[in-house]
Amino acid sequence: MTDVARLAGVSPMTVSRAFKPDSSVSEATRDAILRAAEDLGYVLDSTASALRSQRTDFVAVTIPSINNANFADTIRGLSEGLKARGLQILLGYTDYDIHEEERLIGQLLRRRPEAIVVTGGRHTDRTRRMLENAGIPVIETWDLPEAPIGHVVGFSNAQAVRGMVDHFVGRGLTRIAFIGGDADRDTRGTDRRAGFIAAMQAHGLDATRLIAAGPPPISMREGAEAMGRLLEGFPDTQAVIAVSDLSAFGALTECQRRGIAVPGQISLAGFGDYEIAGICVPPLTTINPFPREIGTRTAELILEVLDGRRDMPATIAISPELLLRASSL
Amino acid sequence: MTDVARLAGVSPMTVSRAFKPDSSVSEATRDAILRAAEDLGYVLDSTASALRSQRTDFVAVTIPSINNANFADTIRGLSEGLKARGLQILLGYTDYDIHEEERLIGQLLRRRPEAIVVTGGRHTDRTRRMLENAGIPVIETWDLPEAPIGHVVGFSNAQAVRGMVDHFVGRGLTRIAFIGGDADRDTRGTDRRAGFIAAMQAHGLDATRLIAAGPPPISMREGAEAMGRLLEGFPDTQAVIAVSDLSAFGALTECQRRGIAVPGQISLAGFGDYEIAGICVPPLTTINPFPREIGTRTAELILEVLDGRRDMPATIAISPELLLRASSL
DNA sequence: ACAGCGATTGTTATCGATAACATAAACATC
DNA sequence: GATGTTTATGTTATCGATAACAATCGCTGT
Repeated sequence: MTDVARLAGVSPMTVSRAFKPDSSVSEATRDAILRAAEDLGYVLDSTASALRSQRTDFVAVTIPSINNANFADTIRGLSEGLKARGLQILLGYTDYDIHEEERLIGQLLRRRPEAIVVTGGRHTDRTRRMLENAGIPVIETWDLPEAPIGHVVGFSNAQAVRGMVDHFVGRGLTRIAFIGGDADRDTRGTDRRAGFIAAMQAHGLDATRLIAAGPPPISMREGAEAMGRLLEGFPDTQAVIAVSDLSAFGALTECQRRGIAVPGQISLAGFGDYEIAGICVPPLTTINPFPREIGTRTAELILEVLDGRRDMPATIAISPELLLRASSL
Repeated sequence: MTDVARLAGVSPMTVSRAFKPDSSVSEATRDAILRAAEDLGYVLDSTASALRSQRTDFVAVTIPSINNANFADTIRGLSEGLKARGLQILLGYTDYDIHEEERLIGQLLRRRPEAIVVTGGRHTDRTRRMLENAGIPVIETWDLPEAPIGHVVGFSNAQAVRGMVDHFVGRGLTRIAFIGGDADRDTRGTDRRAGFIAAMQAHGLDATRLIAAGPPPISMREGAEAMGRLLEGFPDTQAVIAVSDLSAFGALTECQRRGIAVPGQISLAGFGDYEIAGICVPPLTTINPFPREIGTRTAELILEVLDGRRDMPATIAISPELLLRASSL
């Protein structure tokens, strides 16, 4: 920066100002400085900048898996909303493991993010403590935790599945199975499964057709395998709800391989409104939890809180939408 | 850090050392320091650390889209390989736009990453200059650029598709179409399309069955629409190669909706070996470019170069594998 | 002509850690 | 027992920017 200053014939402070938009530098000086910087190949060092100004322009974000279109949509919404303010996302993934989450959040907090967004509402005690003491806005997403740490932008996974069960029961189906949600590492999965059981019991129906699909992430293949086991264990099943569209699609392919008509013999539904759910044959009934909106609402919330607004709602509830498609009609 | 030092009865320098693994601090002192830090809720400030030590422990990575299982796999391979050394990925996505890439890389370089990994080998002149002058290892991936900036870990998209064409021609098919690869923003897509055209011409075959699928990312839906247009424009088509498995699957669903047998009436193939290609009915012939391996090899390369090895190969070539499945048999 | 104001630029000290060097204690070697 | 070596810790200066304050300049209005 000193070199640039010398070349442009100004003080380093003026160079610093020239790199900040809407700071008071005359048009002519700024041009000269930016030209000098380009000539010298100078690149601002935001590490030093962050140290002095105590502003890193980072927002830390944790997601369970980077390879998941739902979470990717949330990241896109987030990143778009934050980009306007020059905030950069510092992304980490937890592999659906709250201990890995603890390690990761410890690492991320060292970078002094201005806010932190975590997926899910279940954490280790130490993680909770770290987040509470971080002194920055904390937003839990994709869930409605009972005891939020800071803000929440999410929905009840259990409740959403209840709506789905009601739909099937309303159509006269009673022998309904649930695929997945068995691994307690996947808290959203277990919530969905719990919602299924609660809803079935509320209707006085048997909620024992529970097929394990293994630890997350649950793939299409695992959905297919689970469907195979379901058909062997409970051949008279009328409807299947899977923990995600990916496993639901896997289940659908298993039906196709076995010559079982969907929805003729068995109705199918998933969760997440992934693209595949809308285009496969038949298209899958599913639930759209508006992943992108979770991201954009979270970004807006962060910007407001960073601007000092104290009256922001603690919880922003997203209302998932039940999408009825041919796989259950 | 001063507070922690006081509480533990040591100097700040010793506290600093206690937080670095394998630095010479006695077991007893380190325990006392870590306990004091935990009590005070102290979190190391890696911004200051980075400034003084000139080591940020960041590796910058750009990908076209965060919502793509292939690139996500590369990120996973990368991040796993780098984690062992305490290197954190600073991820950004370009939306398949080289001008957005320029902006993004400018931002990322301000953070002083220790290396930068970019997807693709086509950039703006200014991007090239920035990367050349960054003074850090530069790795271009998912491509084999003619004039690499630094290192390369990739493969020839055109060549890979040529293998696919040879396969179809070898089976006696001649009326072959290509879906996608029309938007020049998607350089890998255009390379695949170019490879298709070159291979068809090498066989003396007509390479005019080219169906546009629009700007990237090309969705399943766009694949389906393109298939619709293909069937209307060239009803006698025998085989279709799509720019990715996602569009290939979309095309497959369109065939299902129209009652066209795959592979009975039309053979289909995709690119990428996404999970769906292996499980849909029929499973899709595709090309596996080993996205994860691109990531792990890149990580190894970075570690070697950061360790000062000067004899690393400029280019690490990945050999994509042709996977023959029922959709083309 | 001169006080007063805003716009632009400069000066100094500082953010929080750690590299580099210095020192002290413990231990080994002959 | 004197000397060299290793291990553990302390001291000082510094990384590269910018916050906070100060100074200068041109202009306005009376």
